Amino acid sequence: MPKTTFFNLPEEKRQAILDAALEEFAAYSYEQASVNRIVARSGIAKGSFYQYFEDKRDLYFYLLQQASEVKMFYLAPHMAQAQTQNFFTLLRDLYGAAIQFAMEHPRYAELGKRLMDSKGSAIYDEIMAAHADEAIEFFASLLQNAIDQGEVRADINVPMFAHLIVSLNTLIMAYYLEHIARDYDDRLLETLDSFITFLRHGLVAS
Amino acid sequence: MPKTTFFNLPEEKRQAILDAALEEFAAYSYEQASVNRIVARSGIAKGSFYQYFEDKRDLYFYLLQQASEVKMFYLAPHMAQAQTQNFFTLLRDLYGAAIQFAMEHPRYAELGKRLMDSKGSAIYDEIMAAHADEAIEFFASLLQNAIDQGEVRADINVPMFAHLIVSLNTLIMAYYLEHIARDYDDRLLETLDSFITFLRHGLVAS
DNA sequence: TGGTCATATGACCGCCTGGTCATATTGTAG
DNA sequence: CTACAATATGACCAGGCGGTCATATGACCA
Repeated sequence: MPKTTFFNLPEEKRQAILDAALEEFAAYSYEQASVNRIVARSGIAKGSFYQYFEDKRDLYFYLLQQASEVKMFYLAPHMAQAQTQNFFTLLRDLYGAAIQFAMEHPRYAELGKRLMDSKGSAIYDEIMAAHADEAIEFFASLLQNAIDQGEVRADINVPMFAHLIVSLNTLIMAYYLEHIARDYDDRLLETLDSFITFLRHGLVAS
Repeated sequence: MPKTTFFNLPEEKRQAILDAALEEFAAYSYEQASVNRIVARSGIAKGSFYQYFEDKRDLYFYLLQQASEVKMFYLAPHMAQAQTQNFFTLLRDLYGAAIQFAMEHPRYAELGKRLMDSKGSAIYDEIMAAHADEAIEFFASLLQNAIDQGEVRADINVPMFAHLIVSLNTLIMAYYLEHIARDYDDRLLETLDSFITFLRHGLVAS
């Protein structure tokens, strides 16, 4: 956690530092991100940085936590419907909310993507050890529920497909944002529907 | 390309260097891999390294090229069947061959994975600019072919699903190797079949 | 033996890293 | 105006990086 000195800072300065840091961690992995560049871009002295944060890690984790809070703000309303909604409809809404989040907070989204691309690094392992893949657990229970409701085939490997569904989220998000539209666009619903149709019925010609 | 001096080296020494380098680039991204560690591990002097290779990049590209040649050795027999095989069967064979490759050449597989996780880095962009996503082109034409044959629904976004099929390859590979079996195991065929069934018919209960 | 050429070596270079710390500046309360 | 605490600063540190180069070693031929 940042030191109290950081939270005593005038709003404007604090935001400037967070913006500079977010830009850095969105552009570089944790290891390659540079404290020197962050302080240069935010116009503070190197020494000041260490008056505000324990170390580079401290700032990084703070940003990650902020990003996850903002993302949860988008996801929570749909997650609350988990018991009542049809599985595939819920999935479409969750994927849609995640893309919405990424469009409205591109830096936070890049931060998360950068972390997901750091598999095998010490920092990734540490974070995953702490959070124990909560997302996968969530989707696994969702899947199990859908099987019990008769919405989903019972012969699937639940953990594997839970894993898949999580990864597909970031895949479809990245594809949509890079190849279809960067801002809000009515092709979003269309793309999501076509994707969910695939998850439902596969690719085979009927 | 490595310099001729490198190829004049006694087989044993050359392999020792390649092994050390492969281990390094399998464990660290290109940027974080260390020439110092490579020379230390292979027992040669720093100066010698630069008698053998132009620079770190030179060695890295050489390893990547070797890895891709070995991988093509596994894939080529199946790719040759592209015109005659059923789309889904072909896909299963290709995914299977890729997993076989990863099991028999884990270091090469890690090297490739590490590269795929470097999206956004200069080296990744450079490699992708040079190879223009050949894999995606291949699967796109495969998909189009399958549509023409009536094997696959005609209403899909071909580039998007080509993209998806490529990414799913690395996904299913990583999942199988990390969560199911690290060596050859009869669960491979079972896992592949269940996965291909999903690609065909989706998750919905019939 | 002496000469020539390929190869091997590690000290060294400039640069960047995350992090520290003595000092200077500022704000505030008495 | 003083005194004290909070904050701001950048020179500095040790260590790692990729890469260079003068020199040493070794192999081969005359």
